[in-house]
Amino acid sequence: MSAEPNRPSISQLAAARVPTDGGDAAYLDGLNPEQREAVLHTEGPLLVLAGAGTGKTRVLTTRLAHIIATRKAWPSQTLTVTFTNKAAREMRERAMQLIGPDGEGLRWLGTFHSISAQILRRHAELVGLKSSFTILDTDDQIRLCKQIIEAENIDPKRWTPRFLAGLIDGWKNRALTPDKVPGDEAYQFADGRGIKCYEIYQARLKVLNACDFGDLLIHNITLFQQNPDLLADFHSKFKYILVDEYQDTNVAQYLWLRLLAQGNSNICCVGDDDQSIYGWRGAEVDNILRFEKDFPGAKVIRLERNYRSTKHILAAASSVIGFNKGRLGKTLYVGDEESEDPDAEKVKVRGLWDGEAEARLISDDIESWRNTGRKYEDCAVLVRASWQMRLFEERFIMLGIPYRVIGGPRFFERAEIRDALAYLRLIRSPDDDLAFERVVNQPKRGVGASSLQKLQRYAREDGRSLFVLTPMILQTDEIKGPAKRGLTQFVDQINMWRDKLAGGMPHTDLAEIILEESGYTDMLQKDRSPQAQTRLDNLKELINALSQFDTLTAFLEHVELVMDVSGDSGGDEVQIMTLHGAKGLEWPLVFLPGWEEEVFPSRRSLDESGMKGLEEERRLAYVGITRARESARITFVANRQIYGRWQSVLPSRFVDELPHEHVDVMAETGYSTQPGADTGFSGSIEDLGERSTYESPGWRRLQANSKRGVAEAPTTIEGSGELLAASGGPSAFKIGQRVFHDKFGYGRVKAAEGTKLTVDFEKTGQKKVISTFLQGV
DNA sequence: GATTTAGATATTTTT
DNA sequence: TATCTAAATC
Repeated sequence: MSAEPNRPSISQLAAARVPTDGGDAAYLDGLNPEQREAVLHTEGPLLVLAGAGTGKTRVLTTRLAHIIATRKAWPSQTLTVTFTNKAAREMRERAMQLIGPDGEGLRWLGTFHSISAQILRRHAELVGLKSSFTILDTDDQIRLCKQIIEAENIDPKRWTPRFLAGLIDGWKNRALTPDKVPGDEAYQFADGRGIKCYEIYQARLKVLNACDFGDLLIHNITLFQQNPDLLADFHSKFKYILVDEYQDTNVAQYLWLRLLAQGNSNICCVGDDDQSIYGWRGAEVDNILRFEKDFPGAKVIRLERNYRSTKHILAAASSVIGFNKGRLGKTLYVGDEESEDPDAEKVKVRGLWDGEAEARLISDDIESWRNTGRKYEDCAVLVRASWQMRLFEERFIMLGIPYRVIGGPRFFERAEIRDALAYLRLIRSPDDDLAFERVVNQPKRGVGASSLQKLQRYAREDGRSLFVLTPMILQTDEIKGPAKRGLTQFVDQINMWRDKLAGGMPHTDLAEIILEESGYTDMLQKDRSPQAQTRLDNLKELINALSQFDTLTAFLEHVELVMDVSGDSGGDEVQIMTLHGAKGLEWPLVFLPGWEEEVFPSRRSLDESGMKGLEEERRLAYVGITRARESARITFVANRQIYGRWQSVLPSRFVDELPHEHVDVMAETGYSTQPGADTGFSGSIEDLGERSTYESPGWRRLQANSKRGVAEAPTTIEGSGELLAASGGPSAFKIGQRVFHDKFGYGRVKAAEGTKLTVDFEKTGQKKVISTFLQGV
């Protein structure tokens, strides 16, 4: 959303000596006078609790712009932190629309991690790092953990590297250095060896001159705590601190902020406890719940006027979130009662037979939306887990509906991109052992696991890096044959490339040469697998991305912290993404499929985090519903294939938590078009309102008697036929039971043996069937 | 050292 | 069902 073109910018107002209050206030339409006053003029801690769609970003940018326009601080004296690079970009753009070129000076506007990295680069030596330190990503972390587990002789099956990495990450999220981890938590890993592994991990990082993401903040905290003078410098530097999405901060981020805010307490946090959906990643909703205690004298304002959605959508979202305990409590209300459409569509809830029927219904809905002159890009399908996207993609491809999947594997996390980056990293910093290990045999140079192990053993004893030691070991006869040749070539090539870079070769040219000379492109060109071409394309894209940076170092810094490549948003396409990915976005029409127990709320969440997990799932439901402006459509199914297994599933408890007056609920089996097959049913929410009423006639039939049958033989049915039941077996059907098949019509079960079910059909002469359902009647 | 095969294992995702 | 990893075989 952009600022209204006719409205003067704050800097223009300031320049014209117009009282800025009048001008600024115009940017804060949804706020009452006291709230405007608070946003613009509060000195000292301020918490803005902003419900979904109440203009949270606008509040933050307006405050920032006002501070600068009124010269309370220079742009470089403000610190503005966000969670994502996207949010940071948006914030900068919006601020610049308000204050013009002054915005260029916003040096300290960025993500927690990018700002910490800036600070750490400047003072790295104080925590024992060189300022050229590399930043490891998740993949590197896991590989490092794997090495540690192997070195410690821990069974990697029982204690996986991923688990250890997760544990360390969790500790870092809570700002726990190895000496601070509570003793009993050590037993979460390998009978008490968790802390030891953590210590080794940290020691290794120091040797590698590297940091992981968590370290960026932890090192900052140590830096501040151990160097009061330095901290004081920052206190005088940052006159105002602004924080976006405060509900997502973890303990480390909270401590970091608190240290920086100690100076003058001019900290303004914006957030919504009801939209905290990253608990599994260390976010502490408690931070926002405790704000007034943490920052004494804090002013708190609540934004509850929503300009985005219809009353039905808001009522649905409020009702569901109302089932959570321990909220700060906000009630969203419609921003503009007068322009509210009295005929606004209620939230639609539809129960369907299975995932395919769900995809069919949603695609039909999208087509009819499109036929009324609306756009594809105004619709979104928001799922709980990415595996749910597949069915929609298949259906959309079949119908030719243009769509875009948002999320999915990230560009810089793809194997080929990481390989290419590893070459570049190794050229820049020879001590980067993880990069060395990654590409020393990629493409194949005959350097296998055993040769690499020898090198690693020497490196560990010597304390120097693999790249430095390899030439020395090659002098000896320790490594022979193809491995020796391969290693020699590898080291020579890396050195040669580094010389070329030092000799002034442009880094884009160098990257192409590396891919060519290393044989990497060759390897992919020979590869006949369907992915090979995409991989080559991705590498071209990488070169393209490289060309946008002046130096290799600048590029690598960008990649390490800003792990996204600005995807062209493309044309008129339906958006498919996870609920997590949808935060901060909105569409006129939003589909929310898969509202089934165990799927959403997700079983894992409930198993692992119990009530806390359930509440977070519920917040996810709240986020999902509030993405919709005009229409929200929720669906659930009776049968779902999960990991290839058919399962019958119950509607999500969240369906029961919707407000009756604002939703319209219908459930059907998908057979209702079949003459005489009155298995479809529809009803009001009351029919589905209580758990026991899933025994409403249609539903129980689906639950108790339905099994998916796959007909394999015979291809022609003459009065009777055999069906192979794919799931549950024929035992789900009783002998003599009347059944219905959507191609063969009605019949009666004659025999059920093994996996075969014999059915007498009333009609004869049916044609070939590939796969279809058999249903009890 | 490379290739094949069997077995286990399964969210959400940003930095 | 699909994907990744480790053992088994070439």
